[in-house]
Amino acid sequence: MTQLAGIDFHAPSQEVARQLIGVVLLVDGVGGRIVETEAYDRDDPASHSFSGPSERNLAMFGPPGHAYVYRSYGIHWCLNFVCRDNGHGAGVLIRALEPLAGIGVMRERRALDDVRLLCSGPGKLCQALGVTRAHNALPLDAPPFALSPPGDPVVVVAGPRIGISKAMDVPWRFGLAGSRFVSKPFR
DNA sequence: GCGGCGATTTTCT
DNA sequence: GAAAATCGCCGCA
Repeated sequence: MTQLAGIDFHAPSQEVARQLIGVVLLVDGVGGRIVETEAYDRDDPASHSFSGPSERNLAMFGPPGHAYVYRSYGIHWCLNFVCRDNGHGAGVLIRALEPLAGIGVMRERRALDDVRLLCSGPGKLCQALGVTRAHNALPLDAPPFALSPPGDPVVVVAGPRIGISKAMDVPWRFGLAGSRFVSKPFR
């Protein structure tokens, strides 16, 4: 698989991260429009793949267009899309989306009413969509995943990544311009 | 509206 | 044994 929702997952992670903004992501019919992503690459000290393959990050070195799910701070799950050529070890972290489908289900899972806060962060997003370790290494072109291209033209903004302690100078965080559903505003 | 801190578990040194 | 691609609660302004 190379093309999905108009995106070439063999491209560098920064490019894929930019292209993913505006794409609609559904997991078992629940999801919405991706409004925030971050790129991680093999030659990137902040990336899980920086030190080579391991038990946790193995999916990052698998085929592009698949999911990489890991446990964050022992509490949350975080969802990545694997990209670049097979074996390169690059991925895109899905950080936030604008809820469109299955909002009632998301509210139940998050025990929260405010639509704006349902998916405004990588951990929140996985809780709302029901993403867990069970989704690790699954292909994105088959159920429970579903991707569809943006309906409208998209304006993308970029900035430094969030929550890391290395390579904080590279602007590899991407967002939908003006979106109120991002985890933190862009400036 | 902001900044500080604890929770919890996997991973790597 | 420390650190981690986070979150939500608390105190204070």
